[in-house]
Amino acid sequence: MATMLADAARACCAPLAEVAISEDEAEVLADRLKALADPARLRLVSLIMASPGHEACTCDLVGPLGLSQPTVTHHLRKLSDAGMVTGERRGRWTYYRVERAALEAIVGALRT
Amino acid sequence: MATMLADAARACCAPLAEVAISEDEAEVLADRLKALADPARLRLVSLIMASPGHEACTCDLVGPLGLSQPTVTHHLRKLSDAGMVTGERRGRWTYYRVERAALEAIVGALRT
DNA sequence: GTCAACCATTGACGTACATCGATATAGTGG
DNA sequence: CCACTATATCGATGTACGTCAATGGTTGAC
Repeated sequence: MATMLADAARACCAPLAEVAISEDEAEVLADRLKALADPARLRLVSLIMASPGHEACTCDLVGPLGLSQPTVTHHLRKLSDAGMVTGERRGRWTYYRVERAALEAIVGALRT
Repeated sequence: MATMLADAARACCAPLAEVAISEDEAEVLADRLKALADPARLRLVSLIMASPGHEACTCDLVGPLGLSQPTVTHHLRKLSDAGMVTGERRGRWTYYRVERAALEAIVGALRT
């Protein structure tokens, strides 16, 4: 599990602008971008980061997003699979945090 | 006023980390990220930027990408619609360039 | 004018995805 | 043990997307 998080946070690719990236690098970077390339998931990431303590449970996100709870859980799982957020169960609630290192890895690859 | 519109076209959104972005902002940013969130299109952007003069025609890209010419044209059109590249017809060839400002706008929104 | 090269469009096909309602699982408090 | 809440999973459905073969349009050379 810790290795998965480390992988997600690690910079995947050489900066696009410097040299043509490989097929494998493009595959990895595209998967991460796909996780972010959805309005609901962008708002989730933004809502979580703007929440007190930079974390939020699913119940805090369903209302502001205006989507059903299963759909919100679905999107949180997509983000989690891509390493963009991490969820931690505390009692009845699952609190999610944004993996800033993963965001920075994307920024690093796109930076010109 | 024109300045505001130009700015809006380049930097679409407030940084995700600072405040929860609106539905509209998420929509715009997601569209741009979707344009990049594909291995073929990431490689296209990278190949174009790494080409001499930072530009390339379709014929230069079909081979390295390993996809059919219609598929490459399709991806270039997606990137063009999203404002990530611009194509200019010169004789028989269409030369594409990467809009670095558009890339930077994405980086600015994701930057933490 | 004819021909070849380059690029774009169309149609078709299979796959992936966003969304929801219904349902299942897990934890809390009585 | 039971009711209640929070979260996750499942099944279904409509839509969007990536890809190619075939075709059409435009340009430059002969």
